[in-house]
Amino acid sequence: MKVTRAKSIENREIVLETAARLFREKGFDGIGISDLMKSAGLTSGGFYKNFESKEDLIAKSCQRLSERTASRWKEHIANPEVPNPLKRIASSYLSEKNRDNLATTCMYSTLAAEVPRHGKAVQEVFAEGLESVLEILSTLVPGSTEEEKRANAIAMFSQWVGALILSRAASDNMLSDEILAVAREGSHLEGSGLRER
Amino acid sequence: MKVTRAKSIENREIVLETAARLFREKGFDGIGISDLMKSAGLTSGGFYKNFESKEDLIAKSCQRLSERTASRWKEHIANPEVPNPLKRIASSYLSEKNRDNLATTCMYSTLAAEVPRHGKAVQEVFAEGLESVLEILSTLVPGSTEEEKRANAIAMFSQWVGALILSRAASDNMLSDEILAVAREGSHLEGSGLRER
DNA sequence: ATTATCTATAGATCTATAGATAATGC
DNA sequence: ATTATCTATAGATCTATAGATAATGC
Repeated sequence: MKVTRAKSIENREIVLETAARLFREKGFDGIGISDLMKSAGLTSGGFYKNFESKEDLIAKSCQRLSERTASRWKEHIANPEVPNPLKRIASSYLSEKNRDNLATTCMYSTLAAEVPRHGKAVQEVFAEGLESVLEILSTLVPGSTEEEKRANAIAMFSQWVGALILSRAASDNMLSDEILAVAREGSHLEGSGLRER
Repeated sequence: MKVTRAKSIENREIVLETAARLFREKGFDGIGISDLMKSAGLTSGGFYKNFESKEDLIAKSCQRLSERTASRWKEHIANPEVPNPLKRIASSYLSEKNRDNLATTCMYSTLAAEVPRHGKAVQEVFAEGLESVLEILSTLVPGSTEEEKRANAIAMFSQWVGALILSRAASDNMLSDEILAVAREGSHLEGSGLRER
């Protein structure tokens, strides 16, 4: 029953990855520890040797997601083969694929609305993650001053998150595609919906 | 134990109102039938004589919320004492009060992200409600053609919903106020963030 | 007599813990 | 000997139902 130290670390990783997927797919309340551990190929009893509580798992798996998004966006920016990183990020964010695959989507679009009902640790993960998202977007967005860029980043990301959520709430409908299309066009830099004073 | 027909109808109303508040405050999974009925001043046993299931209550209470928002906005538009209905709607939507009082806020900002995980009846309530919100906003928003107005309504409401959700996820923070302020400014018609082709 | 609401409870969850098991790693 | 994971279970939920109770309304 006991496994090697390496395997044990790997198991912990698998639990974190599984949680990150299932929470986004089913919501924090939509999946229990027992089913989650089963999905990870383990049994529920071992869970509390690795995590303090379900709340602790929520905080740690979302921390993972937050870091991964930031580093993926930074890679696009650093990659010389990506000519327009903002366009690249916007079109993948506002794609039908990102709307339809809850398990792999942005955590703000599936889970942020539940955050006010959770503990401080979870709230901090979302608050800090949001700050770093906005810092990255600020460097990509148009604007003649720093303040203008920051405001544009906030306006744009708000619209993205709202558009994804509403497009899912409108699903089965032409409206759903329409919302994504509008948000995509709004993010096309020139002549865009972004504010200029 | 039996009450008058009038009182019985009133009780049903109270349950719907209580549900509308508690679902927004705690999420669909965050409140059980038993506690909900207790909040309404009743006991849980009678619930299923009035509603088919919890899912049925979700659909019906959200239907209520949806109709109420539409009629309140329409009143502002019809009221000659409100000189700028869009500004009035935007500033109350993006107020700190609306951010902080979950129990009375817009259902799209607290509950829409959970909709894809629910049944068809609930999905339809949100889809139809969203359509009517957009129809109202389309009449208020700038734009030289119908298509442009509709696109602007979609862009604006997406930003509003996203801004509220993110401002709550960023709570305790200066960032939270900043997000609301940006969205408010973005909605001030002239020189606004709204798209013009 | 009818029926709106009550009490009580079945059966299925859920989070968390206790202690057994068996393989690792000293 | 240590310990990662397992089985089993406590105790608290949750949705939904059954049948009792007592006031309405014919």
